[in-house]
Amino acid sequence: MTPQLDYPAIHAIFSRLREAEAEPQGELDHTNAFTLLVAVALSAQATDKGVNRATRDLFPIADTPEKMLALGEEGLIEHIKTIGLFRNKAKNVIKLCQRLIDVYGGEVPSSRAALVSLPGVGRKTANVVLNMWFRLPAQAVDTHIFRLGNRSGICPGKDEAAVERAIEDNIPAEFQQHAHHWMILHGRYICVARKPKCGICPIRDWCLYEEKT
DNA sequence: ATCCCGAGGG
DNA sequence: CCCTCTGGAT
Repeated sequence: MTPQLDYPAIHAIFSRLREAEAEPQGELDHTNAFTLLVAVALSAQATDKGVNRATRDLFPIADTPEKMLALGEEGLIEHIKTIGLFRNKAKNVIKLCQRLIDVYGGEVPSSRAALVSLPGVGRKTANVVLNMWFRLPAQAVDTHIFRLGNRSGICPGKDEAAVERAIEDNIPAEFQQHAHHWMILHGRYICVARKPKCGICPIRDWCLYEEKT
């Protein structure tokens, strides 16, 4: 497995990423905690662009659990059927809304345990909401961060849990809050899955990935 | 380990 | 055609 990069390399990498984008934002459209939670749940194995296209017409008429329930599973499917895994997602979102109302007073809970108890919400989705909305030090490991972390040596690990630990243990405190989006954006646009764009990569000097050409 | 599952890119 | 996309439940 790729070795863990040392402190100077990690510091240099995130300094460079911060230089390019001081305040990295998520790219999932949302208007409140509820629509953020739903958008993240819908984004599983789907592009944010595809999720935004579907939620553009959905969220204006269903930005609360009550309104989403009124839409119903079939009504929801009409909005999200262009997104992969839409049947499971529709079923989960409806059940999630009912549980938010029954157990959490219609509000999105701010603890990981409560979030993970919601249908269709796993550790990754919970960590995104904790990080983006509640500004807590939670590190979500998605496909991009897993790939980038292991290729580069920023946060290598055999599974998501190991990568999450590598982030917490090796990324300096000053970068922890924004590390998630810096790595997402870099993985999405530069260190892409198929053919990483090493030629224009701003952190190439410290990366351990050997381009096989 | 397997299933879910459409859109977009190469 | 094949692979990938901010995964989760069984």
